[in-house]
Amino acid sequence: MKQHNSRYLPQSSPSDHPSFVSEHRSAMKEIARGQSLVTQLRAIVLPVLQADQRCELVAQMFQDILDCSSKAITDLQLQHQSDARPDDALVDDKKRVRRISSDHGIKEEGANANPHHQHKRRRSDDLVSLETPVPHYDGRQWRKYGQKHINKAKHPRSYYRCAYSKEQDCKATKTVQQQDESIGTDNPVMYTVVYHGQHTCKDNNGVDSGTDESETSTLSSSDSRSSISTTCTDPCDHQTSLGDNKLIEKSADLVTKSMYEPLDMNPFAPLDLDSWELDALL
DNA sequence: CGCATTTGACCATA
DNA sequence: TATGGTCAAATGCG
Repeated sequence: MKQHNSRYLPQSSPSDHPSFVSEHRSAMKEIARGQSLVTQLRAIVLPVLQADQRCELVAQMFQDILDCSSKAITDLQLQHQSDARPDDALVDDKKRVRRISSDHGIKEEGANANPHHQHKRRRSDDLVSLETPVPHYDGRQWRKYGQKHINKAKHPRSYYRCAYSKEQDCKATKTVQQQDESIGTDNPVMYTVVYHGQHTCKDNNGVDSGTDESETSTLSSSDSRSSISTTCTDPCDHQTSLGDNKLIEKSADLVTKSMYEPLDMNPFAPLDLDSWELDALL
């Protein structure tokens, strides 16, 4: 789980070969690129298939493909990690201790725990990043829990966690950030989406990919309405004034909502997202 | 009124 | 110390 950056590579390790490391990196990069392409392809194909009874199957297959590549990346990372870090404890001892103790801090029933939980910076393990014009069309339901302006980035980064994080203790999170370029009006706005952790939940749209831990159960009927709205607040551009921002986000909300509902809520519902999708992708 | 989102503050990490 | 990730009160919407 814990993984370390290449800076922790031991000086004399055989894996220290620059070519070895860069091959690893480029392999992961290629897989991530494949994921991005599959995601985009899914955004095109699923809407077209919405009336087809195989839609669900196709969605499942897309998800399986994405899961495969996620697993491949994880394996590569683990391999890289074990190569690069024969003795973790020697390298990162103090930080490790602190990290572990703080990990206990949150889990332990808050008896005397600090009222403020730890906010640790995420490590680079167990993450998958991809670039896509459709950052939210991933078949999952997310809930936004934060937004932050990132240093040297034009656009804020939005933080999402699985909509079932509470009910099912799903640890999956993702961040979405619009890429800087935004040059012309004709080329699609691209987003960098970074997924952290694996879904352990079962979402209720039938397209589950999570490593089901058999602890699913009891979907609280409290969200029978459209509450777990998908994460559509793309912070479009300039956050000049608050009012402006909200207007923009609301309009984005409309667009994206009509776009996600078919997959998230009802795969077979009529939809009108083709134009938007194609606009975004072409 | 209940819910999701927004947003500033807090805190861990590099 | 700067930066990034998370929390939780405030806000607004349905």
